Amino acid sequence: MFSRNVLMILYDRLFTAYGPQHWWPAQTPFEVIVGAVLTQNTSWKNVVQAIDNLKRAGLLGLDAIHGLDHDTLAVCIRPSGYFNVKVRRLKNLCAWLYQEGGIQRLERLPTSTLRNGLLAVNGIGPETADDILLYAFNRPVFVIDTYTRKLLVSLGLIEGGEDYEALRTGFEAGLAPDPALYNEYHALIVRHAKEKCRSVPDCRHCLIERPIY
DNA sequence: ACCCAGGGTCATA
DNA sequence: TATGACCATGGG
Repeated sequence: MFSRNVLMILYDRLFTAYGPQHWWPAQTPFEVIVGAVLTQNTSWKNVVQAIDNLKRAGLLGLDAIHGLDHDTLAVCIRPSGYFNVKVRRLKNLCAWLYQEGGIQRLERLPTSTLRNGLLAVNGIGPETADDILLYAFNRPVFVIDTYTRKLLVSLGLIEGGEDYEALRTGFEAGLAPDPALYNEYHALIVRHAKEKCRSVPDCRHCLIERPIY
């Protein structure tokens, strides 16, 4: 799908422009998992508030959330939006984690098994699952989001209609299966998306989006 | 007042 | 399979 060096050329442009992004901003794998759900179609700013509420209430843990009533959890995560939906999704996910024996136990499973398990949880789609696999479980899974699509379209590397799996496997086929690389790459794409184009010489945005060939 | 944000599900055709 | 409605807060 992508010719051999294009993906590394793009990565080098991004890294040169922006440097390391230090993702995922969380202290524990469980915090990554909660953040991955809360940030669905929601700015990270809002998620920070919600996570902070959970921390200050002493509720940022698997057992705590698993046993919590809907309304108490909803009050905590309200700043992240869609709170009724996200309460259900968080509890679905925690119920699954609990049933599987916790994060430590899941660490032993092969990546494809883990991914199928996550996708079977109602409320966990491909992007959220892959966020969790990469940033909580450190698996070599490339995360695709709308920013990734838009960047590839603007570079003329894809048409835009490709489905999620096609793009993910495209990246994974063109890059070494290196979690640290995927971690930084996706973070850089998000970082780049937030960059305003100034349309002047040396604009970082324009330097990155100039044609590769 | 309008648009978007580190998506996903469900009902309908 | 492919659209559209829906979820909801906070910042530009």
